[in-house]
Amino acid sequence: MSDADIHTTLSLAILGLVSLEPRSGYDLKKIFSSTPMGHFSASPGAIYPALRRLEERGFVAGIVERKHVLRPRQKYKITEAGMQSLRATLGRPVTRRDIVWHCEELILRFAFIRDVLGKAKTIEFLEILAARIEEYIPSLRAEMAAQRLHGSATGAYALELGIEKYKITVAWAKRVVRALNKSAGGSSR
Amino acid sequence: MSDADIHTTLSLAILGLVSLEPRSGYDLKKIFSSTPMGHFSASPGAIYPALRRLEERGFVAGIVERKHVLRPRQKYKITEAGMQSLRATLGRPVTRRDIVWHCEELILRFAFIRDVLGKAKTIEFLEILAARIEEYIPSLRAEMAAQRLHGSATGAYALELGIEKYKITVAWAKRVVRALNKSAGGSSR
DNA sequence: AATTTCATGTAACCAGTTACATGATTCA
DNA sequence: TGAATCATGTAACTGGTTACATGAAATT
Repeated sequence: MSDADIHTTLSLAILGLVSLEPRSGYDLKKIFSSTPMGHFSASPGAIYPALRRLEERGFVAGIVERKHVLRPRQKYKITEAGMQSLRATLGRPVTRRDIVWHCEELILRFAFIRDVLGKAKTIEFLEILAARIEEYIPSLRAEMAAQRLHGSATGAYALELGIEKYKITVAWAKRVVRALNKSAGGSSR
Repeated sequence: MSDADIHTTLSLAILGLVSLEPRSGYDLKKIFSSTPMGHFSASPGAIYPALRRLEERGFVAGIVERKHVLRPRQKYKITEAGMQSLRATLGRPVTRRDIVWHCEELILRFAFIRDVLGKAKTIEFLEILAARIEEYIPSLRAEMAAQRLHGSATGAYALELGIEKYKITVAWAKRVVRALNKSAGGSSR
């Protein structure tokens, strides 16, 4: 249950990708370096240690190819414990804190939620996301109206862009909900 | 000149805020904890060390209030070297790399650019920003068309949101350019 | 055989997080 | 005078960055 917040953005991305199909460190590297999946570093110094940590926690397991060789290649697959942790993380309620400070991570969660938790949970996620943003927007408008811009001449414009991004996110979420409702099939698991 | 890329997002935010008016660590903490200025941590463990580093580099200088006391309070003001570094950072050309991976930082740069570099440079910044994004969007569409979504069922939707956010950023940039052109005044320095 | 690309790793460094500690000030 | 709040700090930990090193496979 507190499995939910033990992942960094990178480890969540790795776990999600590995849950879809087994991948090697290099596979992940390629995905991260070829846009636009994540704003992650494709540096081996991040990916391999992260894989190692996931393995130590029992969330992924390496399938060694070509044994008895100095440097074996591995594809990692997700374990049942890893799936549990992923489900817990993706299913965590969307909070205001997420909306304000972890918007990127919310989209990352969305990218995997359908495959891991199924259609109904995906729709629920998007509906709550939209609702939370709609609750939050008025406080941003108030901020702008109050001119609490800390002395920046163009702060209001920056804030305006932020608000607009939230607004299109709401519209997008509602549109995706409609599309999912029309589409066939429940959980893909 | 390689003053330009020595700042983390946090140190850039601090330097920018301090350039507008002298502030204490606690002032910054309040700004970061009261949304929406940045997705920064308001933790003292980040702010005070960052201020210390900026001071060591000679970019800010502390004005000690109430001397001869065990724990003096300080407001930091920006130095000439700090202004130079800020100008270099804000004036750095907008690259594709910035567009793809450091969008948040671009908005942060925008928030301070008018006050530091003046109206003409602000307009230039926004025009280049818009142009770079417009160059980039087609490759995202291609990515979507090519279905290189790494096996995620809803990856295309996530990508779609990304594209829409870029599109409204372009529209916003163009609108702000028009507004700035109408408004009076050049550099505010 | 040599070069390029695929593929995995490590070590030093650095900045942010969390949690804790403590000094000043204000106000009931 | 005691409590709350303002304000500054530190120490241990963690994870990402950069730069480097090297092993295997494919290509020429």
